[in-house]
Amino acid sequence: MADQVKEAISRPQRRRRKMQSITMMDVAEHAKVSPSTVSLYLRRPEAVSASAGSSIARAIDKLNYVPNLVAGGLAAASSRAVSIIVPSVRNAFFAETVAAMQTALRKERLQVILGHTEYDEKEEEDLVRTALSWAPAAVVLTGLSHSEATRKMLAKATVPVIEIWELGGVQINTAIGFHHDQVGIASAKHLIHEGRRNLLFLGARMHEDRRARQRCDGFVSAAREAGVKVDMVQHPAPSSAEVGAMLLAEAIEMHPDVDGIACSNDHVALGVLFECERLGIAVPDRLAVIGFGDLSFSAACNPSLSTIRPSGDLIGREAARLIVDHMAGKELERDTSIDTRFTLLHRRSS
Amino acid sequence: MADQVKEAISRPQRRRRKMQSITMMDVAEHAKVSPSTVSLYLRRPEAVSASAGSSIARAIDKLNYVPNLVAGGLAAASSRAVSIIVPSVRNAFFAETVAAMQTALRKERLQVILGHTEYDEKEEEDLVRTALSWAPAAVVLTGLSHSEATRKMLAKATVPVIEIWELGGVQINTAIGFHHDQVGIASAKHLIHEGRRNLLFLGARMHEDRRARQRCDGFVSAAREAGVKVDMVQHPAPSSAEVGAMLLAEAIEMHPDVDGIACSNDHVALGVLFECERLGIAVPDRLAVIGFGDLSFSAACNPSLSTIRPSGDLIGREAARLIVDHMAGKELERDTSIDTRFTLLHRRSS
DNA sequence: GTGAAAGCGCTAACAT
DNA sequence: ATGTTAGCGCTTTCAC
Repeated sequence: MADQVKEAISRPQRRRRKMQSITMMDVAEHAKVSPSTVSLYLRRPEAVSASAGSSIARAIDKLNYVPNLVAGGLAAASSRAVSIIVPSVRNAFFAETVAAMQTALRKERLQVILGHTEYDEKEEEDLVRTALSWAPAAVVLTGLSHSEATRKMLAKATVPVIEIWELGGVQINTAIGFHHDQVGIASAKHLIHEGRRNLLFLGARMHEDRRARQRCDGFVSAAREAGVKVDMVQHPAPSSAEVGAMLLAEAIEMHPDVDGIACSNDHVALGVLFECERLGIAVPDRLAVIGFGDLSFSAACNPSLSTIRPSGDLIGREAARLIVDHMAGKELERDTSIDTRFTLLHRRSS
Repeated sequence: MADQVKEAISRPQRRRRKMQSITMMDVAEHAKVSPSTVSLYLRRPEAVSASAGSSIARAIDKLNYVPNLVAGGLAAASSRAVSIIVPSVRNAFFAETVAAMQTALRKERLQVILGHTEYDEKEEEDLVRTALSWAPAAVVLTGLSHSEATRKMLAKATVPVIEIWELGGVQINTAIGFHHDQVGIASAKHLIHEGRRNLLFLGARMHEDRRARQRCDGFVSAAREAGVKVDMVQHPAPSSAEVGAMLLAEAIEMHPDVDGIACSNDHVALGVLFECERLGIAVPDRLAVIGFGDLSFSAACNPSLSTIRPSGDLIGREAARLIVDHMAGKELERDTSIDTRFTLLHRRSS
């Protein structure tokens, strides 16, 4: 009895608390169908009759209806957001992938939520935690090395996880990228093939950048295997042409007879080219140089920079494809990996 | 009567449809308080008694509770997401700002939702539409020029809007950035001060990049005002060292007597430096060069590149600050703008 | 300071 | 093909 009274009183009060926004109900009313039909139309237009469809379309247009994805996400227990976690978009490699992925996901009306680890596993862990609280359609991580806690969280959540930019380790489920040690091997083989017998790897920030380290390791072991002299010089600062210049100076001092250099990436290689010019070291005659990344300036350098081009955008597109497929119902096969390869660009510097 | 029966039947069926996840209710039960107290604790810990607070904290810890931000966003009609829309993170300038903003917002547990316009107003419009359907805490747009529809949507939504990387036009509300024409003016004055009397502006993609055009316009008008010869050469492709090299070749052909060049950015300037080297043009003796951006390689070039450094990270940090302040209740003053300035770096190339 | 209750706008069973 | 219904997990009045 008391309940009935309460209901009678409270029901008509149903005031909208926030700003008057147009909801699916308004569209339904306008189109003279039920809200669920509108919902269905929005998600699978082909499942609705042509007449209902067109009147819904008209109502949406007229009312300028914008669906509330937050509400949708809550109801469906999964939002149309994909969380992408990279070391930093300041890094051109990851910027490329993020951009490609955003463009591809956008077409499926999926949003990109971005996070930066700054090469910190603990930070990554926090980012994953927050990411999960958005009930994302997928989580994309960079690399294969994560904290135990991160793995646990991801395992407990039932969200698909894709790891990018690294292959060859223990993966959570799906990985898209390439083998960085193979990059190093390819560089070494290339230099050796060009007749170089005194090799050096110049690396920046290798204590944090695991993938740079893998390239270095591949390089060194391939050189050793070929019975060629090889060493490595590194600097803890992030990659930059300045670090490259410093490293070259140091390298020449320590190894005056070096005749082939591979760099952890093209930023470093660019610095090497500049410093060679300053020191009067002829490239490639006395010293061959190869980088990694094929950055915007690499082809235009003087001499043009030999380098290895990873396919950052392909990684992004493939990741997007997998996510879209998964949302369409296709299961991700367990433990698959997609090798996006890389290309060695033989230019003037080697 | 019938209703009562129905209720009696349906109530106990309350099955969880999706994966068993720990909710605020579980935490409440565990801590022996009501859900609303948990909610309050999460948002304003100081408003909850110490004893309740600590037992809630313990429960959260024990259960490993992760709040569902989607549900929170729906209930509060505003999510802890900030939509950032830039031309592309492939562009180092915007990558810098996005990274800085993400880092700053992260500390306040705000998420970044990223969108790329690729310099397309129509695309921006779509991105804003989708962005709004997330009920974001704020929307950040690049530049001051947007479609009418974009403006209308943004006006209707009550979300705070911040425009970045451009000052000096009609703004929606708050703008953070600097005056690009002043960059052009500063470059021209600098070259003139260095004794140059035959100036040229080399620009890439200026039909799409409004801000590059503003820099160009400022440059040209400042030179004219000073009574100095000036012209402009452009190429529709996106900025790159290759385009820079091409533009320089073209420039020298059309204006053999040019002695001072400003470039739409450092990518182009780098190409100019390389091409000068190839053509045997002495920099800065015969030709002074200044760029824009102070990119990673600019200081290490040979000769080091004079350039103008915008503060992309400051723009990001300021935007984040405003958003955080706004969420704390501080109103955004209407029509304010924050000038983050720029710095001219006089190096060896001029 | 704490709790009860009423939604936020949508999706997804299920029934028709 | 369409409608009915019951939540999704949280925030937010409003009483106490």
